[in-house]
Amino acid sequence: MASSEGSNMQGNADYHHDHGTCANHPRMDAESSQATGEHLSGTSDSEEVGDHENEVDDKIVEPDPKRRNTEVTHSDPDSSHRTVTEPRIIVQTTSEVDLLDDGYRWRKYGQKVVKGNPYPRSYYKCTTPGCNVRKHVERASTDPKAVITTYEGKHNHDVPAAKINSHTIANNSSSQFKSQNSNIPQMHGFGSKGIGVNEQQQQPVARLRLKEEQIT
DNA sequence: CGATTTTGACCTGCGC
DNA sequence: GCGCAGGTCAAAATCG
Repeated sequence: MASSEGSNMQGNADYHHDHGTCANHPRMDAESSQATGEHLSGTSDSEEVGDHENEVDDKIVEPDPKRRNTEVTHSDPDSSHRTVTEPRIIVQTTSEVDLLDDGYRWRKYGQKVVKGNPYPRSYYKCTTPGCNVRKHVERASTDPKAVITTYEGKHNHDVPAAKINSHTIANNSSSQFKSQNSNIPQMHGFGSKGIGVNEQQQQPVARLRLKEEQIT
């Protein structure tokens, strides 16, 4: 276990250096720090495991805009219609399971192991006809309980509300999506020793501002 | 029987 | 130009 942890740290450090986008993404560093700091107190996890996959905190941040444009493989840079520019929503949750039931139906179409992270990344697609929303689910290398879900695209349909037997997690997530601008998680009392400083940095970042291209 | 998951292979982009 | 890493596809297997 120690060995893997050591590699994690290395991989994590390398990750930052490799990308070198710390300047552009302080939140990245903050998240890592938070995760690292969290593992020192393993008492909180028991609470989460106490019941179900209750996400204690979920924050939506915006990734770097200079990512590779998968859609614009060929011509058409962006002058025409940017319908191809799908909004990307990153939701970080703290959960034991990585299958966060957000109310939609997802079909897994791939899984890969990314560098710097011992946990595999899963790729999901929305199974609703006509809805080509994709979702990437990965876990933080430093914190197995930190699940990072990346949504690509927007659902052009309503929540199927398939199996709503679990809890309000579905409502919680969905509602969060709808009112995406005023649900700053005040996670105080969670870690008021040391790691608190990191969360303060995340405060201004927690404001979810996803640039939704109104694809009408 | 249909839908979903699993898993290896293939493709593409990027860095060296 | 080559190798690496990430992302997607598709066939087989599994489950309800």
